[in-house]
Amino acid sequence: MDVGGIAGDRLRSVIERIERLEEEKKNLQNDIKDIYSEAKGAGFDIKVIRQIVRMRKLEEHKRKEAEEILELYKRAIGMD
Amino acid sequence: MDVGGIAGDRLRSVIERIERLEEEKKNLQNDIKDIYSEAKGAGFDIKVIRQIVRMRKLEEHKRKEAEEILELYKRAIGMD
Amino acid sequence: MDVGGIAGDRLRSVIERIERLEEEKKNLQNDIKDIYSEAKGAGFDIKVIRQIVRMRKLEEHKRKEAEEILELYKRAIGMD
Amino acid sequence: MDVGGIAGDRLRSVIERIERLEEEKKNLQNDIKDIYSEAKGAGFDIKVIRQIVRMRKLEEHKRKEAEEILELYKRAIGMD
DNA sequence: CTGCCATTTTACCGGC
DNA sequence: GCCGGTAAAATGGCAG
Repeated sequence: MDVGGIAGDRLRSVIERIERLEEEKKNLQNDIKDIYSEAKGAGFDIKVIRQIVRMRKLEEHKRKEAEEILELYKRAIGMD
Repeated sequence: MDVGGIAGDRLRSVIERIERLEEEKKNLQNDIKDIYSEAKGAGFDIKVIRQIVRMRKLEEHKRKEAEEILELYKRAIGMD
Repeated sequence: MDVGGIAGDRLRSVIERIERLEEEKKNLQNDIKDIYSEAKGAGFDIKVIRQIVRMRKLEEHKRKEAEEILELYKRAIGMD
Repeated sequence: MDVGGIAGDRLRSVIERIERLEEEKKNLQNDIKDIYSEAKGAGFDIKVIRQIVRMRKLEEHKRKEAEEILELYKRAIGMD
C-alpha cells in the first residue's frame, strides 16, 4: 500500500525493527541496573563504581585514539 | 584478594559484567542508527519516524499508567 | 569591571537572576508538597494522586506529540 | 459528589491546584533556561556558571547549618 | 557549529 | 534513618 507517496509497509517495518531493538536495549539497561543493585547489596558504593566504569571507558577511548595515530604515522612513512 | 576491606575480585567481576552489557547496548544503538540511515536513504523523513516511535512509546506508557491507577483504586476499595 | 576578559558585573547579574528564579521554584515545590500533605490529611492516597497527575500530564504530552506529527505530515505533502 | 467514599470535588480541587503550581514551576524552568541561553550568547561558559550556582547553593546550605548549630548551643546554655 | 534530543546522573520524597 | 523508586538536572551525541 502506498498513501501520499509513502510506502506504508516499509515504514511499518522500519518502525517495528526500531522498536524491537529499543526493547532489547531497555532489557540490557535493566540488567545493568540489577548488577548495580546487587553490588550495592554486597556493600559496594555504586557511585564509585560508576566513576570507575566511566574512567575505564575514557581510557579505552584514549587508547584507541593513540593506536589510530600510530597507524596513521606508520602509513605516512610506508610502514604498513 | 581483599585490599583495604574491598573484595577486589568481586568488584572486578561487577565492573566487567557492566562493561559487557554496556557494549551490547552500544551495538544495539548502532543498529538502530543504521536503520534510521537506511530509512533516510529510502526517502523517509527521519524526524517523522522518530516522532512516531516516540508517540507509540508514549501510548504504551499511558496504557501502563492507566492500568496501575486501576490497580491502586481496586486496592483502595478492597477489591484485590 | 573586567577581569581576565570576563565581564564580572554581567556574570554576577546572570547568576543572581538564576538564583532568584530557582528560589521561586523551590517555593512552588514546597507549595505543592503542602497540598499533598493536606490531601493526605484529608484521607487521600498520595500515591494515587501522583499517578493521576502524572497520567494527565502524559495525556497532554501525547496530544502535543500528535499535533506535531500532523504538522510534519502536512509539511511533508506540501500542505503548509 | 461522593463515589466509593471519595470526595470527588475535593480531589479535583487538589489535582487542579497541583497542576497549576506545576505549570508555574515549568515556566520558571523555562525562564532559567533562557537566562542560560542569553549568557551563552554573551560568551559565557554555561557549564562553569552552573558549577558556580551549585557551589553557592552548597555554601548557603552550610551557612544555614552552622547557624542552626549555633542556635542549638545557645539554647543549650540558656542564651536564648 | 548550533540547537535539539537521548541518555545519564543526581536529588528528592514517601514508605518501612 | 535507610531504601526504593520517581522526577529533575546535566551531560553528551547527533542531525541539520
